[in-house]
Amino acid sequence: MPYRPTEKTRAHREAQQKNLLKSAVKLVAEEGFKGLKVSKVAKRADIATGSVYKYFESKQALCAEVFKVATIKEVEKVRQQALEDKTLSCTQRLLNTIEIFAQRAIQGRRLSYALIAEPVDPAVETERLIYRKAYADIFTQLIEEGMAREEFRPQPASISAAAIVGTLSESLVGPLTTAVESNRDIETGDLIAAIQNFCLGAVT
Amino acid sequence: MPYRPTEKTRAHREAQQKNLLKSAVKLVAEEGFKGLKVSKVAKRADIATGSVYKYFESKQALCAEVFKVATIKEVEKVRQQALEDKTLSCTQRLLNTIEIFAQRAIQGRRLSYALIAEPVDPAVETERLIYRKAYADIFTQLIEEGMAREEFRPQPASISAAAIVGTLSESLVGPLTTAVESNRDIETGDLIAAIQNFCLGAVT
DNA sequence: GTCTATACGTCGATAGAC
DNA sequence: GTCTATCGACGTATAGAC
Repeated sequence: MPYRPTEKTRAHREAQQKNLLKSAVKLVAEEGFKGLKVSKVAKRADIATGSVYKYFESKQALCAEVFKVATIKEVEKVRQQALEDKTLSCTQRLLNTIEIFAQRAIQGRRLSYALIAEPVDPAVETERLIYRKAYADIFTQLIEEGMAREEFRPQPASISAAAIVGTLSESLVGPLTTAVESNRDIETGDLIAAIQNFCLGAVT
Repeated sequence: MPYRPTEKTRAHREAQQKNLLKSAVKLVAEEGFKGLKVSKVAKRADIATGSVYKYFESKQALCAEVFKVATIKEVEKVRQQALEDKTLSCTQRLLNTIEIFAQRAIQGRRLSYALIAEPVDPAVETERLIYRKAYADIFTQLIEEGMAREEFRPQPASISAAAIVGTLSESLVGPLTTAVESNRDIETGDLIAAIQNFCLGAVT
């Protein structure tokens, strides 16, 4: 690679980085963060192990980036369900949001377990805090709207929002852990209904 | 000290270890896990830095142990409120449990933040999973009893229990983080009431 | 990107128990 | 006298500052 960035090298660099990230996410989706070995990622992305560090400061940074790109996608799905279609009642949107989140988590168990619960490097843990806040902000808006429409009882929206985020992750940790460990399926329907009822009762 | 463990040396060893742990917990209560330096703990416990490794395999192990002893205490408080006094209604016990948990968390902010939310070594994270399960088991019992008494609506107890654990930790993370960062107080009353209402609505 | 400061964990020496 | 717990300085890795 040349010593002055040109348009071409910049594009190449970005493509390589994206490729690397994609391989890393896939690896985490298969084996969790504990399976994310730099050499393995490099091999999949078809570059030398050492070159990984040309694109990411450290393994920590790579992990954090993997977490970010994977989580942003989930946050966006949740945002859509929660806030986009204003023709639906807030109650309905809350139920839909929970369903989408849980459904996706159960579908992509290993990745979701990695994102939500797997013990990981503090750097990733810090990102978790940030993105749980992002989820909470979405629910805060939904709850405020629900209160304005008098669908939900008066309540401190941000506290309830945080509580819902906690409810979602914690109620899925157990099932996800079991499913990942034993590679078995989850009683999806009952689980989702239980979480929906819990949250609905909590805010109304 | 003798070269074959006797009663006396055993006692000495245990006392040393306890002293070390106590110093470590105090340190974490003041500065969080990020402030837990081996040399500092050693100094407080009045032993040499190197000797710490005679009692704990590694810093990780020390951290994990600190987490355990501090958390077991909290779990026990929660267990008492939730399950001990059978003359109280389950509803009342649920409210009391939430109050105790939140009150103690807000009181000992720094320690609670460290135990609940601070980004830490994966070894400690693993312990978090274990003890959140311990909390969940307590709430599972309480909810089952509440359903039997027809105070709570029919629901999968273990899922609701996990949800309550998630609610408690997540709704306190924000306030604790703010309080720790700015060293300010928390609007205790409103916060606790909000969490209580949320959980009560969720299970009834 | 380099440089410094800091902290983990090890090791040889020492002192003191049996 | 033998053996071991403790000491504390040092090597090495790392993280944070400029």
